[in-house]
Amino acid sequence: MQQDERGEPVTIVDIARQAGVSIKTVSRVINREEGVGASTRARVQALVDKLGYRPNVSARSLSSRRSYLIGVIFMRVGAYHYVGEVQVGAMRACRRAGYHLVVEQAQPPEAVGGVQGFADVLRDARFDGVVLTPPTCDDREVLAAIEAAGLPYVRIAPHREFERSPYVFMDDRQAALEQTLRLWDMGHRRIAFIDGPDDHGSAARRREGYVAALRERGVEPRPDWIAKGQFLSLSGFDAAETLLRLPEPPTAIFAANDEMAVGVLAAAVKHGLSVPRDLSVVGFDDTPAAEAAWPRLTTIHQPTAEMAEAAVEMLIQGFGDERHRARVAVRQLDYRHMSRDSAAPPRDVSDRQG
Amino acid sequence: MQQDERGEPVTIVDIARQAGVSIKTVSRVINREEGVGASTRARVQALVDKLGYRPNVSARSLSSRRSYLIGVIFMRVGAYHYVGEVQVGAMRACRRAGYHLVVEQAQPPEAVGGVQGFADVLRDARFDGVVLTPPTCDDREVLAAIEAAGLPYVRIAPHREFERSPYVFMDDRQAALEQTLRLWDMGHRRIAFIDGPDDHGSAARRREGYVAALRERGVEPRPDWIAKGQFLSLSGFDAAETLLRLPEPPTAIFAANDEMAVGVLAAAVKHGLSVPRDLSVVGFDDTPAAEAAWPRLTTIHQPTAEMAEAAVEMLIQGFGDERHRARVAVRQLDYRHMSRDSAAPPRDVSDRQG
DNA sequence: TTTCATCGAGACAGCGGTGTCAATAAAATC
DNA sequence: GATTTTATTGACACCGCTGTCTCGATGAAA
Repeated sequence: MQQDERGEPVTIVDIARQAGVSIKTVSRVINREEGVGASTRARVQALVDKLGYRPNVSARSLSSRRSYLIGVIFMRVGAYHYVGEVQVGAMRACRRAGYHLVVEQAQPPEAVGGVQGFADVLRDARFDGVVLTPPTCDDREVLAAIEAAGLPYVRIAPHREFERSPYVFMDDRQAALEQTLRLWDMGHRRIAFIDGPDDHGSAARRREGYVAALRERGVEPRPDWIAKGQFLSLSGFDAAETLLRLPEPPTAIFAANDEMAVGVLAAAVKHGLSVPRDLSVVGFDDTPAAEAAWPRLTTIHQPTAEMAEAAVEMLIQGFGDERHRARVAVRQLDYRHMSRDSAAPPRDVSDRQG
Repeated sequence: MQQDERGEPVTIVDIARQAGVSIKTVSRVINREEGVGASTRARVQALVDKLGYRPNVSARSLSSRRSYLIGVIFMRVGAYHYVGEVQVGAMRACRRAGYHLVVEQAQPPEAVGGVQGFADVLRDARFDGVVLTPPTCDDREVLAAIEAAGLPYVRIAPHREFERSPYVFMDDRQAALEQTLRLWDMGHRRIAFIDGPDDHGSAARRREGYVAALRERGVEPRPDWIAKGQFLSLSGFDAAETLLRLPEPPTAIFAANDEMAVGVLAAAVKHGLSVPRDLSVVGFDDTPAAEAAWPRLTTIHQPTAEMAEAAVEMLIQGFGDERHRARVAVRQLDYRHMSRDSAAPPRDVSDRQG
């Protein structure tokens, strides 16, 4: 299909010759440019379809200076689920527009080049744009390298310098606020929070939501009910241990991500607590771990793939480009509360009710 | 650095002019071809370094017909950790050789084109080669599409048709055999196995290892001690439930992957069994979940990143290409037993010992 | 009827490299 | 010293497409 009788791939010249037009006209047709008569266009298009012609990307990028490549940059690939979702979404948008998705790691530990090596990679690859995810999207060196390379970029859920580039986000604070309120309204009064690492802006915003919710109910959040975590299961376990050993232990624990919530579940097991009867646990993100945990985790669904998809769309539509930066483009997506099995009214309340 | 005084990127012409040589000579130097005098080479190289010249990938691929792009193909991105590790390894090899890694999804559900659409994508992208992981690497349609596009490819842990392409693998069967033997030698005599899905060859090979180990100890494996699983946590949970309800329940459960092993852990909790005191649980793969589980999972480390790295290396070195296919290239990597906290001698034995 | 836009389409020069082959100089051989 | 090799280097034609500019034809306006 994609080859002529001599086994050579079909080129624009073949189409032009067979259609009896110039290559420029073929170029106009395949790029949906105007200035071609309807009948000519139809004839060329038919030939394109028949011969299965696909323009050569290298040739096209050489002359048009576009690579049809979008990059996703990661620092450490630790949060596999997140990274995977980002890629799925980004790929979706790429494919729709005939782009391809290249994954790149900023400063892999073994790279001698460090940031310089990364800058080289950026220039080599000739991306039409890159999408950045937390925490990379707030890394000064990475941003500097990307800007030095003159690459348009869109960030996902950035944490600061919001005017620096277009970005996509969801309202973590509001989501956390509502989640906390839900626990409160179930009857919980001793609600603890497990925080995330400092370089993740979303963790901070989720904590703000937690704090705001308590204040909204007229309670000042107690510092010893906010435990530090690292977004890792084990850190959730440790944090929960600390919380559960408190003289007045919480009846509900809100972990800033699902992974830590799973750790809390494990700690509950160790302490002989039944979830949600003795302890309510809620997470954030709605990763597969949430669905797979036992009991299934009540959490908040973060539209990760959709955010990445939106980011790539913005890139392809030309936001992310400097000429648009006067007023930075922003897109907000919605979260969803996932009520599953790990949260319920506290025992004393349910006893009273039962 | 990478731009001249007019803001234009440095090209091979700039280097040639300033070095007082022809562009071909510069080309030879940057490609490390022979046939350039030492002094000329040094002079050109110095200029390349000074001006920060990087060859234009598009131009280069247009004339050399190489894209410097390696593709990784996934069908469904479900096993995020696996996919992530593959990418990390593949990226490492790519970067060393100046290649870039493109991720592509075969037949995303929403694509109308289906396989045809995927074939188009393959031809568009002009990969120099692709690496395939399970279960995609055994998918007939995907393989056909890739071969139709004339792309070299290397498979990771393929399941059948071993002569069809070069591949990288580890000895799942032997690893599982040893793991089972370890349980046996701890004193376990009632060892159950949770199988994986049928389209995953590694699952079958792990089961074979389990069976072979028992036979090696003179025992015929009992069919009701081999439960079906789907490589998902929940399926491990369900399988464990079945196993634990058996009139003669196992004292050790060997799950064909970590995720299911975590499900087993959850089931143990539900049944009031303490791991490893009442039940030993071992997994396979050594994913982060294994380290994060409570208790930490005894498992087998699969060198996923290294396998991907090796696959890309083979691709870049020109294996995977048809002209090498007379005798297919193969590389085997080693596994590692990770003894952690979820396996111990069975209670009756330890009682006797204690 | 003449003058201009306007539209459709083609000619042609790049884009920045690589591959082929010829040319020249230096070294080796007889 | 003449001739053959061998090591360096360059000239130049592509690779397949896009961008710019030109040109002829057609229909409307003058």
